This record gives sequence, C-alpha cells and structure tokens, in this order.
Amino acid sequence: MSANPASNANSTAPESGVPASAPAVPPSPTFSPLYQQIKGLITQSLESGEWKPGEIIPSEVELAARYKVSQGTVRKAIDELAADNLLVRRQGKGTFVATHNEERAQFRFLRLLADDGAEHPHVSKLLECRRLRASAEIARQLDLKPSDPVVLIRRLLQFDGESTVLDEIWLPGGVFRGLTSERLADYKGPLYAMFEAEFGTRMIRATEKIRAVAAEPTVADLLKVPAGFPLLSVERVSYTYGDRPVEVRRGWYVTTGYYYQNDLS
Amino acid sequence: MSANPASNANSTAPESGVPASAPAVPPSPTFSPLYQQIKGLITQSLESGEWKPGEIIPSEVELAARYKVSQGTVRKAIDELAADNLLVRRQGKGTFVATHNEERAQFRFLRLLADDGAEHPHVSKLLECRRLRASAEIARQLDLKPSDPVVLIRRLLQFDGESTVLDEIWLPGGVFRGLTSERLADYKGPLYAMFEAEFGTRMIRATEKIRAVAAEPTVADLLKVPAGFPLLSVERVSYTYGDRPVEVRRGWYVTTGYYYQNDLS
DNA sequence: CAGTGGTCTAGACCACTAC
DNA sequence: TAGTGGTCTAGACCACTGT
Repeated sequence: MSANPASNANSTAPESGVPASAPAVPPSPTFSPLYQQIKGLITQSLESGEWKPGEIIPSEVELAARYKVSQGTVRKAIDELAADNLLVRRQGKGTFVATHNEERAQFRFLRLLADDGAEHPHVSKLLECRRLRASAEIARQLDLKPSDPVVLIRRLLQFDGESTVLDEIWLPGGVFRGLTSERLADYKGPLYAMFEAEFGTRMIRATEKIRAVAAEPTVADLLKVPAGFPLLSVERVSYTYGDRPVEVRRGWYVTTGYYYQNDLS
Repeated sequence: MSANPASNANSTAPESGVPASAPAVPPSPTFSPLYQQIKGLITQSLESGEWKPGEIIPSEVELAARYKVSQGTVRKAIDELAADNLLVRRQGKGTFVATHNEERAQFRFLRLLADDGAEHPHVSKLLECRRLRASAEIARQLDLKPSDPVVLIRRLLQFDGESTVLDEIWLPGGVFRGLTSERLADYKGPLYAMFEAEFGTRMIRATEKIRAVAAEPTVADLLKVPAGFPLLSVERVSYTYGDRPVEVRRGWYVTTGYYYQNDLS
C-alpha cells in the first residue's frame, strides 16, 4: 500500500533471516496494524460512494494488488468490516456492500416480535414531515448548532392493522435536503433503505435508551390506548461512517401482543 | 488432531504439487472446517472443567501440538471463542477462561444506567430462596419435566438505596443442588460468578423479551411505587454450554432515573 | 470451467509481559 | 531474555457459484 507509517518494510524475503536494509521507521509509538489501515481505506471507498449499497466490491486478489499487500491482510480487513455489518461475503460470488434492503438487516433496527415469536409485517402511516430549527437538545445529539435546520418526521407503524409504534424522527436538514412528505409517501421499503439510496447516508450502528413510561394524552390518542397506559419508550441515536450521529429517534411502543427482543451474547 | 472426518490429510508437502497418496475420505457432504472441530474440542475442555473460569489455558503452540494442527488453525478457533466471550486473550500473557467476575462482564447482563449515563453500583436484598416443583411453563423453558424440582430465588436490587429491580429467578434443582438462602446471603459479588464458581454452571448467552407493564399491587409494594405504575418487564432465558437453558428470570425495572441501554451494532 | 471466498499450513517478525 | 499473543506473507488446496 502507499501510505505505510508502520514497521512493515521488511520480510520481503521469507526464506532468509536477514532483516531489510533500512528499518527507516522505528517501532511507531502509535502502532497501527496494516489490516487496520486497509480497513480504513476500504471504509473511505464505501463512504465516498465508490462502491454503493448492494454492489459488489473488487475481489480479494484485486484489492491485495491495489493496496500492495497480501491477500491474507485484505482478508482480515474484510473480515472485520463484515463483522461490523458494512460488507457481506457470499462464497463463490464475491463481497458486497451491505444494504438495509436485506431481510436480516430489517430486524436489526426494529426488534419487535409477536408473542408467539413470529415476525409480523407492518405498514407505515406518515403523520407529518416538516422542516424546523433544532432545539438545544436535538442539536446537541446531532452535533449541530442550536437553531440549525432539521427535518422532523412523525409516523405510525401498524402491525396487523393495529397501531403499535409511534415514531418521532429528527434528521439534520443539511444532509437530508429535499426530503419531503411526497418522497416519503412514494417510497416503498424501509426508511433506512431510502436514506442510503436517496441521500447517500447509511446507518451503521445505533444506541437505544429504553424505559417504561405512562402514555401522555396525545400519544395515547394516536396509539388508541387509554391515557396513562404503559408504553415502551425507545430513544435512539443512529450513527453513520466515522461515528457521526445523523438521526435522533423517539419511539413509543405498545407491548401488548408484541415484545422487544434482545439478545445478550 | 485425532478424529478428523474432513479432507485434511493432504498438503503435508507445500512445496510439491503432488497430492497425498490416499485421499481416503471424499469431500464430506457434511463438511466441517478443522478449526471448528478444534473449537469444539476446546469447548469440551471448558465444559468439563479442565480449565476453570479465570485460569489460563495452554498456549497456542501447545494446543497446536496437542491437536496436531498448525498454530494458525488453533488461532482461528480461539479467535471465535474469544468473540463468543468464552475466552479472553491477553497479549504477552496468554489466553484465559472468561469469568463473570470481570468488570466488563457484569454489564453484559444488567444494562441499567443512570440518566446521566453513569453506571451505579447496586446491592442485592434476598427476599426468599426455596425449592419447589416446576410449573408447566417453567419446565418447558428449562427443558425439564413438569413437577421436576426447581429453585426459586426472589430478590430486590437497590441503586443508591432505591429499590429499582425486582427479580424472580428459576433454576433447575438438579444442577443447583445445595443452593440455600445462607449460601446466597454469604456470597459476595455477582450471582453468575457464584454459579460458575460453586455450581460449575457458566451462563454463556441469554435472550430477553422486553415489555412495558403496569405494576401489580404486590410488585408495586416491593418497589415502592403506586399500583399501575409503568415498569419495564424483562423475561430472560439464559443458556450454558451446548445451548442448554439453565435459568429463567423475570425482572421488573423501575425506569425513573435509570434506563436500559441497548446497542444495535 | 474459471473465478470467488474459505481453509490450512509454515515461517518470519513484531509488540507486550514477566522474570 | 524467553514466552505469549499479534501481524504479515506466500502458497496450496477446498467449497461454492456462475457460465
């Protein structure tokens, strides 16, 4: 590879024990393994859109040639990216950029199952989508300046015709310029699939704070439960490449007949 | 290694392209990579208690010699076991059997944080510990026969002096023979640490079903909240080696001032 | 059949820890 | 200095997928 700060200029002759002539760089105090650097380079290509969600990326041998490292090193980099859900390996076919359109990817971000353990389909009802200025709290969480433009989406998810989830979603206005009710209503499939396809912003990971709360009247109304009814409150912050926060989401879940599934492993 | 069903009897002479004399076994229809088999053997040693929680296991070179495979193959097996939280690698020192006494292991199974994001210490108040016969439902979840003996533990967790979590824990009576209130009261540290040290049963993973519920009078009383108060209901099933269920737990969490932290990654 | 990812090996060297 | 895990390489071969 081109930029190589670490101590890898040696071992070009595996059969001879002679060290390379000029070590040049001493054991760097900030040591970073080669495969981590490769991982960074691949991530850059993903972020820049060189390879788009769903597309195939170059084969391991090709990448090894491009970065001037062994296939094993590229392999380890891809291994980690696959473990991070950025790439998907398919034996015999190739390695692909992960997308929120896959079956399994859906579950990762909405872990609601029916009491019998089955995964039910749901439909989304858009309540509103409007642009406004960020409150201090939202600005802090999205790493924006207060009163920067944001988009607010409110929607209702119905499982088997029953209103089960109420979501309030805040997005940075700059990134999601051009997001309107019409485009939201027209789009089929998961919200995150639209975000990655239409706005080049892919959600990588998220953290959630979960609480039990009593339904306030306005929320209760929309979810068709009495005021004071126990609801699951889910506060999510989602991050994209570089661990930059790009979504704040507050959800209220009715958990009668459904539960939030979590695996500790 | 000794028992090798797969097609690995070749490539003993890497520099010559000649295949080994007797392929013996055709490409097995149920192909299992060598490192997976090694992983199984190491898991057996863990389960049998050959290496106990907290102890060091043999070095990679020793294990490679024992199983008659290359260090790289042992390495890949250990990599996965470390990813599964069964082993812990420490560079320069060795590889150790994971234990529930470590700081980071605690969090995995009780993800309750204060509103400011800090992790607060808690104390456990034992309410009761008695032996009884399994209900049909508990028996099913623990893979026992109805009316098999089980142990029921009820306890209260207090954060900063406030009653925050009420737990009901069912354990198979056979495995936890000799578990009494006295031993529970005497033991310092996490429950799971005691289980692995005193009963040789280590919790590997768990699944949780989370709901919001209204506090019933008896529960509300113990948690010092009004009846009907919204509580987080957490139903957990924990598994040990071989994915055998060994604990059913029902918890009620007061989530005012605290939240359940979950990471989607 | 060629091309892809997946496994396995052998060996050199590096970084970290303890004695 | 010796021993541990961690990185990197090169090469052979296997399993899977499409043409």
